[in-house]
Amino acid sequence: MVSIATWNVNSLRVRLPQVLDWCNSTSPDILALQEIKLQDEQFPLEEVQAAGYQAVFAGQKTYNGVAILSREMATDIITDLPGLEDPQRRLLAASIGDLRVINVYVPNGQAVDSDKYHYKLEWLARLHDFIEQQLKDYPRLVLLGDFNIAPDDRDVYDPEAWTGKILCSAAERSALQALLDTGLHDSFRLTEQDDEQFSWWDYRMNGFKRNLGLRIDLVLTSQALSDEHTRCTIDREPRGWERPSDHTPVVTTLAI
DNA sequence: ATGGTGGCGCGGCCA
Repeated sequence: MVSIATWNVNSLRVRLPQVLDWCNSTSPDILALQEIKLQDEQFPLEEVQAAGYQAVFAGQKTYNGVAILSREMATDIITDLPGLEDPQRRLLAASIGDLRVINVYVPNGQAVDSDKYHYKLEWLARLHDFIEQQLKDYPRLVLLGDFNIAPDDRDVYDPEAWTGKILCSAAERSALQALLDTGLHDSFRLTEQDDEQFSWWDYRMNGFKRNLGLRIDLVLTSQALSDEHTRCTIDREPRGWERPSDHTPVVTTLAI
């Protein structure tokens, strides 16, 4: 069995003890992190290695930043989307064993029709083209991370209130569908799931306690990996810890 | 309609 997880940690500096605890108890084979919010020189490599993981990262000061922790060493790393001149560190592609792992922190988009929204849609278009290319070379591909898109009304605590809003707009959902149409599956939906399962809750208004969440952290698997799918679990526990990230980990397990 | 909370870093941006 191979387990592959994603977690937007909202500052790895703050959340490192939680990441190490969680790795210790859950022992994922691969963990994609987003919003590490630190530069490469600041990456806590020794602590991660002491916990039994290798790490690759594309860091940035204050904002963004992505990393992949893995039991096996990652190779063939890409940190930039072809066709997009962008200093923001939001992508990290790497080969681990016979898997191609593509970790993304999709732009939030702020508000529909804002500059950041158009940047988000452009970023997603470039990601689409990149995934299409990567699938040709790497059929055993997993695309995972913080997509900042709730795929469906089922993935939103109050779909009516969120209709057409950022994270739920038609253009964002179409962009996600275009990604899926390259030949990927939302692994969470490959098996029966309980209702009202979310991966992100706003810090404000007691969002977590009231389960006012969205499912925006996704693990998308290519056909070859979907055929080996066993389960996809949202682990709510870290969201309930002291000083949590606003996101909680999502874990997909493959029978390989 | 606004603001509410958190991280970074020390004012204001981003989510």
